[in-house]
Amino acid sequence: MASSDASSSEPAQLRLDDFLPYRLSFTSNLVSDTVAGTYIALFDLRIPEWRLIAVVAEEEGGITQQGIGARTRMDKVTVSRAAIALVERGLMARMPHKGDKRSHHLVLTEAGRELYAAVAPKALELERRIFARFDPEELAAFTRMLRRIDAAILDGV
Amino acid sequence: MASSDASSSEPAQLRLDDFLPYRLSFTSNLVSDTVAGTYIALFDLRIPEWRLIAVVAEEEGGITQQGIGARTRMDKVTVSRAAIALVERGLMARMPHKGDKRSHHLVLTEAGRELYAAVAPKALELERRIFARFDPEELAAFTRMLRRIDAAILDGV
DNA sequence: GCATGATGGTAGCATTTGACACCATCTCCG
DNA sequence: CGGAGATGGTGTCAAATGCTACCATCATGC
Repeated sequence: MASSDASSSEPAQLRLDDFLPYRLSFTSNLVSDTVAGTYIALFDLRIPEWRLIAVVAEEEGGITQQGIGARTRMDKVTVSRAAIALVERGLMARMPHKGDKRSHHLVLTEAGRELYAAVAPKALELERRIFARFDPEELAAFTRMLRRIDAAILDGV
Repeated sequence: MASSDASSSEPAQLRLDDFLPYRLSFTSNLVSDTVAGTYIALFDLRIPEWRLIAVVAEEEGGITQQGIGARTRMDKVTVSRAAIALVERGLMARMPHKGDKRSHHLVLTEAGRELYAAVAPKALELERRIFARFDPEELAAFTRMLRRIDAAILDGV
């Protein structure tokens, strides 16, 4: 029962190295550091800012800060700060939100679109470089798994 | 060439939602938040402290702070702070490192071992709860993939 | 229309995290 | 031996992140 049988399917003993929350955080940090060190720094964007740019670029009709928060699960404060910074830099603009004066539609300015056009390919290229050694099948399965884990947690564990 | 052919194997267009560094960070944060909210808080441990406890518990002969940093890739400052906190709480002790007076072997005190014995099962149980809906095969593949990504990056991308 | 509570967004504060400089000790080499 | 540089660890400061309180506007009920 309390044997150290190595063939049992579940580890009865905690080993940090095999502890999934730890592994996940470990790898995520490794990847994030790699990403943060490259194109982000190059364009003087912090991660939240980069995410805003990407999300706003994808949403043709404009999107509110709350919408961004919902999509990315970033704190609304984080979103707010990133939005302010981007507007100040002239990369993003706030269009009046008809019907609600508290809110705005965020859209990229011309400069913002240019930046996005410059950064996006670099992001993709970096992604390809990091994951070059894996085949598409594996990566697809991996991504699917990530999404399922999200779902599991959001369902309420 | 620059067509928008949807059947190509690689996405030529960036979509944040499919961008792996983003997905990874997203899921990792979700899991971390879940973890941080439970047994960690219960025992008044922060994540780095919890990791130190686990690592030291696993290394029977004691381990130095630098060793911990190497294993977990935590910053040496983070390790230092966690170590100080744990020693102050009487959970960990520093044994002289024969041959190098700058360093110490970290070992758990009796209280530390007791805490570990109390926390570890809860950690495993939480892990099981989060990942209950997946079968062992999938999880093993997933973990393997995480390790291979680590290797890819540490190899120098 | 006008209190009352909810919501989008911001400001200020506390906490966490890492970068950098520093001290003590160790190692190496003349 | 005894400098010169490397390494283990800590103190200090700046940047990042999140919480709470708050302001403006909205929606609802009287």
